[in-house]
Amino acid sequence: MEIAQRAASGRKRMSRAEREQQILGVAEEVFATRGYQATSMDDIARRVGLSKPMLYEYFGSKEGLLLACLERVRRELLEATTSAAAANAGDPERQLHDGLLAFFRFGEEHKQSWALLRTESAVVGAGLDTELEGFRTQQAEFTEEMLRVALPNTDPARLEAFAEAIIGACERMALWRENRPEITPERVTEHLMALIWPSLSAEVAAAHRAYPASHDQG
Amino acid sequence: MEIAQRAASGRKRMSRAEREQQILGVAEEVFATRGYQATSMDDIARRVGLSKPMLYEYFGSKEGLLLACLERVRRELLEATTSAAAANAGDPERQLHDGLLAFFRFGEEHKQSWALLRTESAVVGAGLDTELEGFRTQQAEFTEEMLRVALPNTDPARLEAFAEAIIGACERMALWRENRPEITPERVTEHLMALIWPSLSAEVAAAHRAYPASHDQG
DNA sequence: CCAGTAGGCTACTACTAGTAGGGTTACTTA
DNA sequence: TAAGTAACCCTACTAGTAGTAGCCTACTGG
Repeated sequence: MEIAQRAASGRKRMSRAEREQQILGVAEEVFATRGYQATSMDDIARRVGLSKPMLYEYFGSKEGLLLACLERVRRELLEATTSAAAANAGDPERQLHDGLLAFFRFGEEHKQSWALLRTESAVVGAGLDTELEGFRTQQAEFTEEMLRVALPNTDPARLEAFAEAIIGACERMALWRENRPEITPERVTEHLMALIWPSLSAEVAAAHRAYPASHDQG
Repeated sequence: MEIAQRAASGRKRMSRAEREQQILGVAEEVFATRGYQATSMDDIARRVGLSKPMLYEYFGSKEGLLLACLERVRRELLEATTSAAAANAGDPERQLHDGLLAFFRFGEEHKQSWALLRTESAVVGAGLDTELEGFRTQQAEFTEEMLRVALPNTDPARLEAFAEAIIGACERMALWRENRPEITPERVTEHLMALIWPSLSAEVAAAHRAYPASHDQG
C-alpha cells in the first residue's frame, strides 16, 4: 500500500545533491512568483513531491531555504558581472559599461531569479555573517576595485560611496524597467553611463591635479 | 472586577484619531526594531495596552498596519525633500544638493522611520494601487521634474531613468552609511553630487547642441 | 544475505493571523 | 434626568503554518 502510493505519486529516491538542487529550483520559482510570506513549506514540499521534514533536514528553516536560493542567485549575478568586466581589463569605460550591461541582461534573462532578490530584505539583517552577505559585499568590493583602477588617486571613502551609489542605481533601474519591454538592457546601460561616466572622467582629472606625482612618476 | 482590572492596567478610552496615532507610533517602533515577521499583532496590542481586535478594527490586517506606518513615513520623507528643494527654485545644482541632503538627514534624524522603509518590500507588490505606491511614484516624479527644469531638452525617457537611478543611489547609500557615524549627511551628499552633477552639467551642453532653438529663442 | 546508514514518512505541538459575538461608556435628545 | 445610540473595547474562539518526534524503507558493502 505505501509502496504503491509512493510509486503512484512519482516519488523517487535521490542523492542529497540532486534533491537540494531540485528543491532550490522549485523554491526559487514559488518564492519569486507568490512571495516569501505567502508561500508555505507544505506548499513547496507538495510541489517537489516530498514531505516537509525533508526540507527542514536539508535547509534547517524556511528562512534557511530562502537564504540558500538567494545565495545561488547572488553567486550567478556576481559571476555574470565580474566575468563581463574582466573581459575588458585596461579599458575602464568599457569595463564599467559591460559590467552594467551584464547586470541588466541578467535581470532580463533570469526574470524569476531577479524577482527573488526583491525578497532579500525579508532575510537580510537576520544573520549578517551569512554567505549571502558575503556575496553582497563582494559585489560592492568588485565595483569599488574597478573604480580604484580607473581613479587611482581618489579618496577611498569616495570610491566606496561611488560603488554603493552605482549598485543602488542598478537595482532600482532594474526594477523600473521590469515592466517596460521597450527599455532594453542596452538603453538602460546607456542612460546610467550617461549619468555617471562624464563625472568619473572629470574625477580622474581632478584627482590628477590633486596628487599628480603618483601618477606621473609612480 | 472588570472595571477594576481596566483601571489597574491603565487602559483608557481614546478618540479614534488619537488611538490611531498611538498605535502607529508603537507599531513603527516594533516593526523597525524587531522586523515585520518577527512581530506579532498580540505583541503590538500588548504594548499599546489594547486588545488585538482593535488593531483589526482600525487597520484591517497586519499588512494594513505596516502599510499605514509606511505611508506616514513616506509622506514625511517626501515632504522633507520637496520643501528643501523648493527653497532653491532657479538654482538646479543647489536644488538637487539640498534635496539629497534633506534625504540623508532624514535618514539620520529618523533612524527608526528609515529602518522601517527597509521592510517595504515585504508589502510592495501586494497592493500596487495603494496610497503607499502613490508616494513612491511622487518621489520619483518630483525628482524627474527637478531634472526636467535643469535639462529642458533631454529625452524624457532618459530623465525618468536618471530620476530612478538617483533615488536608487540614495536609498543604497543611506543604508551604507547607517553604521558609519563618520560619514555625515553632508559628506555623502557631496559624494553623490560628485558622481552625478558633472555629468548633468555636461548633459545640459549636449542637449543644447542637439536642440539649440528652444533654449536660445524660446 | 544481513547489518548499517541515508533518504523518507506520518502525526504531532506551539504559535499567530484573523473573527464572532457581546459588554461598557459617553454623548445626544427629549 | 433618562432612554437611546453609537463608538470603544473585550474574552474566547478558529484556521492554518513553522517546526519536531519518532518511526520506516531502500540501497550499500561486507
